[in-house]
Formats: sequence, C-alpha cells, structure tokens
Amino acid sequence: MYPKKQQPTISDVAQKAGVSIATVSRVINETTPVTPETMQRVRDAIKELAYIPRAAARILASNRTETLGLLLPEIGGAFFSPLLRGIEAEAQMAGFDLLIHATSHIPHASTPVAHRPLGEHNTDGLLVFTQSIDEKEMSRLSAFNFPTVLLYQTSPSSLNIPSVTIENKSGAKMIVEHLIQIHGRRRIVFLRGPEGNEDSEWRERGYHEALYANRIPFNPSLVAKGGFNEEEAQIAVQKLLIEGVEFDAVFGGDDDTASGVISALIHAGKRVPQDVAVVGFDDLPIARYLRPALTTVRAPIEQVGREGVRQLVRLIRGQQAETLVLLQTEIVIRESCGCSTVQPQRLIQNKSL
Amino acid sequence: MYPKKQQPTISDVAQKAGVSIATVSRVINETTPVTPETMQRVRDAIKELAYIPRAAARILASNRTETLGLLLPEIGGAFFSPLLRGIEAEAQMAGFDLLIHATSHIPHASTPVAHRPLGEHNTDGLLVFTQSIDEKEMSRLSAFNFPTVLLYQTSPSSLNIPSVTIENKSGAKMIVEHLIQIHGRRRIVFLRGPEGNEDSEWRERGYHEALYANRIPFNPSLVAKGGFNEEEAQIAVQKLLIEGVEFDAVFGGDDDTASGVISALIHAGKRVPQDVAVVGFDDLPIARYLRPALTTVRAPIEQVGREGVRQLVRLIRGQQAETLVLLQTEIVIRESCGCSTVQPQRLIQNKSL
DNA sequence: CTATACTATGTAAGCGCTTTCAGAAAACGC
DNA sequence: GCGTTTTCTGAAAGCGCTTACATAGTATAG
Repeated sequence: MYPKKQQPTISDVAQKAGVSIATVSRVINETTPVTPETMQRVRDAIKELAYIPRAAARILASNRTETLGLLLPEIGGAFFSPLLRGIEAEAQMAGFDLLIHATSHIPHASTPVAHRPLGEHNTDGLLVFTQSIDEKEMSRLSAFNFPTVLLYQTSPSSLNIPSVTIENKSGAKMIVEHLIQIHGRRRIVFLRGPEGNEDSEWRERGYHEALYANRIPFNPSLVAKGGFNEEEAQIAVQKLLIEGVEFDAVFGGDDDTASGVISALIHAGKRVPQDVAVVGFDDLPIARYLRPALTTVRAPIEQVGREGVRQLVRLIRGQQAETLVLLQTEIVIRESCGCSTVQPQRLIQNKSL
Repeated sequence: MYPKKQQPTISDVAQKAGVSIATVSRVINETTPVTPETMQRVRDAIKELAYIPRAAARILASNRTETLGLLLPEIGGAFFSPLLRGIEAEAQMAGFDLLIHATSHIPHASTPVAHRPLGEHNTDGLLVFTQSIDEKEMSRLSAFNFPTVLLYQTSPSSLNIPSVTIENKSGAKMIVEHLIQIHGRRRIVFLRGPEGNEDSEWRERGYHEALYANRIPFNPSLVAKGGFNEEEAQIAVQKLLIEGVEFDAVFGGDDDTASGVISALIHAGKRVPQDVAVVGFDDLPIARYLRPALTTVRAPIEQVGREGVRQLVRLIRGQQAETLVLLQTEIVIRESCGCSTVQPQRLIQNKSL
C-alpha cells in the first residue's frame, strides 16, 4: 500500500557526483568552500535524484533542530490567528520550522513515558503563551538555560525568563481617560477578566490611574467580573442594574466583554452610548461590526508574535534578549463611546469607492 | 551564555538502572515485555535523570517521524483558527506532532539548496490546504505514494489524492431555496468568489440547481464577482444598482461578501431584508454581529480539520483512505433573509439569563 | 627550486536512538 | 529429570547526516 520507496540519501548523491559525502554536505550547507565545478556536479546530482536531506539525520548530527516550539493552552479565539501569523512569518524569516502544541487536551492516560510534546528534545527554543505550562516546567526549562520566551505573561520573579506582551496599562488608561475627558463620564464600570489573568490586572491598574489622574474617587462597587466573555459580562451588567448601581460608562475588560455589555444594556432599555458609553480592549474583528461600533484599544497581536520570535532567536544564538518587551497600544475611536454616530470606519476603508 | 548543558541520553539511564540501552528503549516504547522490577528500575532512573529521548535520534533510527505537516497559503482569516484547532486536536489524539508552514512568503532567494520546508524528510504525511502547493509538487508527492490529504480542494484528476471538503453545493442550494420558497424571492443575485476557487464553483452550482428545481430561469446578469471579500462585494453591488439590474435577494458567495453587500445596499438606501434579502456562506463569527444578523450556511470547519487528520493517519498506517470526504453543511436562519426581526440568536444562547 | 602555507577533498568518528539476532535463564512437558 | 519452548536481556549494527582530522595538491615565499 505504502512502501515508502527508498529515498535517496547523501551517499547516493555523493556517488553520482563522484565525490565523498562530506563534500556533498559542504555544498548543501555552504560551510566550507568547494571548487565551482565540484559544486555544480553535486548540485546536478541533487537535482537529478530529487534529493532532500533527512531532517532527523541533520539534527542528530549537528545538534541543532532549527525548530521553534509554540505552546498554547488552546487553539482558537480571535487572538490566536494573528499571533500565529506573526510567529510563523518571523520564524520562517529566521529559518526556523514551527512546531505547535495545545496543552489543554486531557493528557492521554496511557502515555507510556512522560512524553513531553515540545521541549529541548525537539526544538531549539520555546514560545510559551500564557497559561500553557505550569511554573514547575518553567523552572525546569530555566534551570538549564533552555531558550524560552513568554508571551502575554511576565516571568515568575524567581526565574527571569524574557517575555513579550502589550502595554495594557497605558492602553486602558488612555481609553478610560477618553471617556472622562471627552465624554464627561465619571461613573465608569470596569469588568475584570478571568481570575489571575495578567492582562486584566494591568488593565485594571490603567483604569485606576485614569481615575486618579482625573481626580475621580475610586468606587469599588463599580468593579465587577466580566470574565472576558459575553455571557458573564451580560450577567454582570444585569446584576449592576438590578442592584441599582448608577453608571454612565462601562470599560469591558476586552471586546467580548464589551459586546456582552452592549447586549445587556440595550436589552435593559438603555441607549448606547447616550445613556451608557461602552468601550473594550483588543480591537477584535467583531469590534467594527457591533452596533454601535465599538470604541476600543488596538493591541498589536501579530507584533507580539514577531517580537517573541525575535527575542527567542536571540537567545538561541546565545545573544542577550530583552527581559521585557512591551508593545504599544492605541485607542480606536468608533461609536460606542459617543464620538460619532455614523460609520466612518466602514466608509473610510473603502478607498476604491 | 547558553552552554546547552549536556542532556542525559539513553546510555545514562541504562547505566543508572544497570541495564542495557536496548532494555531502556523497550521500557520507553513498550515494544517488548520487560520484567516488572527491571521496568521499575528503568523508570526510576528516567525520572531521576529527567530523561527525555531526543526526537531526532528516534526518528532517524525508527524511520518514523510521528509528525504531520500542515501546508497553507497563509495564516489568518476566520477559517484558519477552527481548522487548525481541529487538526491539532486530532493529531494530538493520534499521537502526532504538528509542523506548520505558510507558503505565501516570498522564498528566501539565498536559500542554499532547495530546502523544502515540509515534506517526506520531516513528516510522515502532509495536509495540504487549497492553493498552498502547485500541481508539480502534488504529483511529486503522489509519485512515491507519500501520504497526503487535500483540504478544501479536490485532487487533480490525474492524481487521485484523498481530499476533505464541505458540501458546498447542497448548502448553497438549501439557502437559495430558502430565499425562493420561504421568502418568495426570484431575482437572486449570486456573487462569485475568486477565480478558480473550488468552493465558489460548487456554490454556484448549488445556486443553479436551486433555481432549476424551482423553475426559475437562470439570468446571467444576476451573477457577478464578489471575490470573497467585502470591498469587491460592495463594488459589485453598486455596479448592479447603477446598471439598473433588478433583484430582490443576494447570495453572497461567503459571509465577507454578504457583509459587503449589506453595507452597500444600506448605503444605497435599500432596506435589508425588506427590499433585498441577503444571505452568506460559512457562518463566520461576524455573521451574528451584522445588522441585520446574517442568515448563512454553517460549514463545519473544525470537522474538516479533524477528518483530514483521520484520513491522513489512515494513509500513514497503510490503510485505505476515502477518496473524497464531503462534510454536511446546514443553514442558519437569522434576520437578513427576512425571517425574524428580533434577535433570537442572542437571546437563546444566554441560557443562564 | 625547495620549504612553507593554504585549499580542496576524503576518511572516519560519532550524534542517540531502534531493532535484529543470539544467548541465558526460566518455565514447561512428559 | 532432561529436552524443548518461552521469556527476558544484551551486543551490535545501523539510521543519514555533520564535522574534526588527515592528506593530497597547489600556490607562495625566499
């Protein structure tokens, strides 16, 4: 059925070109000068045999995998696509392959040995998205200096692993200040993300800073949990409404939250943004499709991926990497804050019209 | 900086456990029975040394990579995330690693040798998304029976490579018939996808079949190119409007197209769905956020990924694979066809409210 | 023209595993 | 109890490369 016809090896090429396998290797890797004619003969032989070096043999002999590993808790969500896009593109540019693994699946109980999917045994370095490995594994990697870069999470203070993430705090501060300064809102609700989520924590600090900078006293009853998802956000808003908490704006920890907030508010007969302004964070694709279109903070997700790879490659090459790379965020004004009520986004983008 | 501290090898384990490396290998792979006590000694040694077998060595010695390759033209788009999710999950279940490569990037001109990123040299099989490799490479792979499964494209007739895709035709037929039978529309525009896109071609056939089955003569002036993107779709609609073509519904080849159609229509002062009903295909996440919420065809993208892996694994195991797996689609009724005008989707989903 | 220094290539030693083969020990049959 | 089978284990041969190291052959210097 599938006999795996014997592929040509380096010896076949060597024989055909009338040289030793060492020379073939030299031609392939350009490690040592080779006479032009010899080189040509070898190249011809390679082409003729359609020879492709077996990756495993190269790795084993050279002790370099030329492969990067990406570890995430799960694949999916609006985040994932641009992140991977950035990672893949940059990895490719640097000449690395990309191995991907989602850690959320229930581990195969029958796994014979502790078969770690991604690690020092099959990659030169690891990109670790938040919440994909535990601290124990982190310190194991760190202990023998294995090139590792964290994405969207900072290193446990004891370890000092380089990490790349976004400027959550200043982004949050900017957008809350927009609500305060441009729209005169003062009773601004903040809906937190999941417990222990770093992004959420920093956004909350930004929220606090904005209030503080504008001399608005912090009101604990205006903070609730949104969980970074629509459903929880809706429930949170309803609860606030039922409890009679007064507010004139909501900063939903992320765009999904904001989307849930808008639903809940409209459902409750509130007008957005007239009665309550709503803003989010991330600028997911859905942000522009919401009605009203969502004012939010744009996070350069793809850039995080690219930068993560850059730092990782530095580590692999034995160079110094940045301990912490913080990528800038910017606010995207649409309708839900109260700014415009037409759809400037949709019109502007169609330049060809 | 990064000394790559010598990792333990199988010999270290063997020595520590007082057995030969062959026995260690047997314990790891469970290929041959080993006395319980011996096994325990070996396992203890493995744990103590934190030994992880080097992947390259295993691959080289066993001639099995336990790795699947995924080739796509580019990463991104709403498609990508669920597709990869399905692929990754299923690959993991089957015990395979996943190597990913986007082919769209400009090839490194300086690449020494024809360094193919993914192929027989580093994987046991390949999943090939539409438009990621040319027919020449396909026939090369096919020529030596390399396990390959195509996603969202059928095999060139000369090759007979197994492929997995969705029931475009019947999905399209169903939704067009919905417009005809439930909403009485008879002048239905169809906006094609990009040139040569298989999905689009099949959807167009479904469109034709629906018309034919309902005795509506085909009108060529109602078919235009939407390109599977908003912008082109908007232009197409404007053109139809300017030309004075009369129509009471639009089947946008996919959801992005439909989104552009809705924008253009509203912009031109038409009411959707009253004046013109609009439907799409794919059921992207944005579909429910559009106003009116989009009636569309749900395509089981994640399932395509899973099924692709299943077929590929069969091939790798030397079993027969299905020549063509067609996954069922189903229509999702929302507002843009004219069905309901409230927002049932949003309410229904929040069971907790 | 000889002594020295490069250059281009070949030889061969691994890289860390899997797997065949054979042998030792234990279990079995009668 | 002795021959036969069955189990378990070890020795050793590769898997297909990279990379010292050695060696011819050629260029350079004096």
